[in-house]
Amino acid sequence: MSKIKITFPDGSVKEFDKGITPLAVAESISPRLAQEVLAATVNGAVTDVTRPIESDATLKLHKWDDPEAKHAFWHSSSHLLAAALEQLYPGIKFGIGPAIENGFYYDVDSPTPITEADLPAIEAKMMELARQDQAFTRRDVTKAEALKAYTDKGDQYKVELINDLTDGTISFYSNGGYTDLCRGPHLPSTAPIKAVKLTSVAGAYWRGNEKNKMLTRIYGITFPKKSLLDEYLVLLEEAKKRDHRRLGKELELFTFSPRVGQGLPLWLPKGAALRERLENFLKNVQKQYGYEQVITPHIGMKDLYVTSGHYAKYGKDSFQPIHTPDEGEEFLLKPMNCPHHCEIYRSKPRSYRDLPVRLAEFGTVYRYEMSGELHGLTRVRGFTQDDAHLFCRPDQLKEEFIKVIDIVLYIFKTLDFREFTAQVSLRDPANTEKYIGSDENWNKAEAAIIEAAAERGLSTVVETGEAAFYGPKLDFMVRDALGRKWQLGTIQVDYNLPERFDLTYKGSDDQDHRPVMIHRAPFGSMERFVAVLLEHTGGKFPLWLTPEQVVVMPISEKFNDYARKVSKLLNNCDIRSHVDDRNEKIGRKIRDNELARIPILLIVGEKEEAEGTISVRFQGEGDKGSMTLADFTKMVGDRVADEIKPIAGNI
RNA sequence: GCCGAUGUAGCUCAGUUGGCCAGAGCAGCUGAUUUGUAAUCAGCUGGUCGGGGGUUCGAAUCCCUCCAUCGGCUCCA
Repeated sequence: MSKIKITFPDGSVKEFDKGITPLAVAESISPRLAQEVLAATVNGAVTDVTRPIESDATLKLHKWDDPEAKHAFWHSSSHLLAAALEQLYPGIKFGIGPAIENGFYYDVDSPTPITEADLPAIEAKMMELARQDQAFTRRDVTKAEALKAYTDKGDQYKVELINDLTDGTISFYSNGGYTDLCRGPHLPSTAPIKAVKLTSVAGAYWRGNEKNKMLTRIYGITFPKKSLLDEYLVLLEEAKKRDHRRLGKELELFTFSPRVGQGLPLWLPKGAALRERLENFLKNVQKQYGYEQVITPHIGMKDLYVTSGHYAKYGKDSFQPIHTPDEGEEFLLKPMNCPHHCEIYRSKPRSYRDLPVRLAEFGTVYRYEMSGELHGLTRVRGFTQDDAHLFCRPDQLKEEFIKVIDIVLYIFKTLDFREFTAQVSLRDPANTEKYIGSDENWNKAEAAIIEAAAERGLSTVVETGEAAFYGPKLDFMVRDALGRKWQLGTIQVDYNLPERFDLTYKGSDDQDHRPVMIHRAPFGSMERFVAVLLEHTGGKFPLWLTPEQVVVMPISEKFNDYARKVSKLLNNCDIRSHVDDRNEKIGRKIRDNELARIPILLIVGEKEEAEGTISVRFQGEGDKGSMTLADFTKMVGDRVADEIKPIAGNI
């Protein structure tokens, strides 16, 4: 038998018989490894551990902790789910069933409805099948064969999928009696699947198109050990405790009222205080970067948005025109601030010396989002953008864009957002009719974004087809407690609005020129940003930002006067404090204020009053002993200064 | 908007197959206590059981409808 050379990640090379499987290679290293190996990468491609290797190759074996292994594991689990469903729901048809970031799903068209109540029975069936140690076997067939198999079965979804595949070899995988069209790779058998949790059922349009039939999507996750599932479920519970909707209620930051309307948040005093501080922080940064604040009304003539092009694209997603009783004019609730800012730019002639003009506004806008889309503070119908529009000369575009990136990065750094994705959103070249503007301008704008991001060393992911209809953008995405992605900061280049509003500046050549526009919102919206900040911090905001910094807690009513005096002195030094003068024991006050996430608790009693001091406790850190008010205010000042570092470098 | 689920006091939840005036803990109020580093004790108040309609001798419980919320899909200027 001929031999082949296999190279391992550590650089070592070993000789094996031709046709050996990765699993057998693992077996030759150790039987224990063979049990743990779930997938393999051969010459850079992930494959089944049971596929023979026919020539010299590099080989990497994947255990559970590798994403490749999890993918194979969950992908196999979706087949296991399908196998269970086929037995429990005869006549069921299958769409697609991929592995996802945490688990897998399968889209099915069931003759009888499947609801959450049915999930335990399906889980039980999956475990029953898993224990049978069914091997996943691969069979390569021709397209014609594949089509016939599913046409005979009457499964129009798989037929449609196969029709879209390029000709050539198509693979089927079988486990037990269930066979599925699949590219693989899979586990050697169902045996490693030791724990199953089907997490939810949901509707999902076939092929993601809302004109298509809605299939039933069953989500699940599986593990090679029961304890891993338990850990995962605990993690989910913990994440739910950080949900901004829950924390917002607990900490009295915001609320909703069906009488006001869904998706229209009401900011409570503490939430408003928090938001105001965020706004002032950003205003201060923007001032240093040469922005000017403007204020514009909440409505505008419908024609304004027809001119901007927004009405044609988003008219139906706006709150419908407000009609005046007598004049017959139509107004729209402002869905974006750009047209108003363009009119401010137009309010006087501009010279090339004036540019860039940077107009900023915390602009409240209203969009008629579909009811099923609304989600806490992250997706609402009325929200405030930390908006600004920069009008610059073409030669200033890149520099201005870079400065905006700097602002976003400074803000993220100050608020300790370390994990974010910078996404370059470009237009879909195959679908140019979805966008307005010339190819030349699009190319220039896209190049400017990519260069600017590169210049600041941002590692970016590029998404084609994600651009706004008027221009490409750089989006900063972060995740919420449950791992869902949300767009926060956004920077967009726009050549179109300046044309539509006929914006000009006088150049040094005494000719009129067209400025380029940058739309940008580092927070994205105040609502979404506060939501994500809540989930990141678990409600424990940095000292500078938190609505209540200090609670002064007298030991008994006898010391209420001293406590009030302390609180007043602190407030005079711009430290936000109040007195907890409830008739409760000190232990109770500590507990309640810790749970309310007050960062600093001060305790005052006989000793403190006599000495003119205070006893200090930091949130989660316990007793820090006593100190004078002067020392305390200095310490708070130092802590805040440490949280908000000045902007580095030249602006 | 679509698929599915949920909705009982300010909050978290009990309320068996429809059947006594709908319950508890926390919060709130009143009183007692005057407290030293994560829950002092007692009493009291509080609910058109999401809204409306229907079935029934009788509905928190069954049906219809509307509203809101949750998980997804789709969408996101």
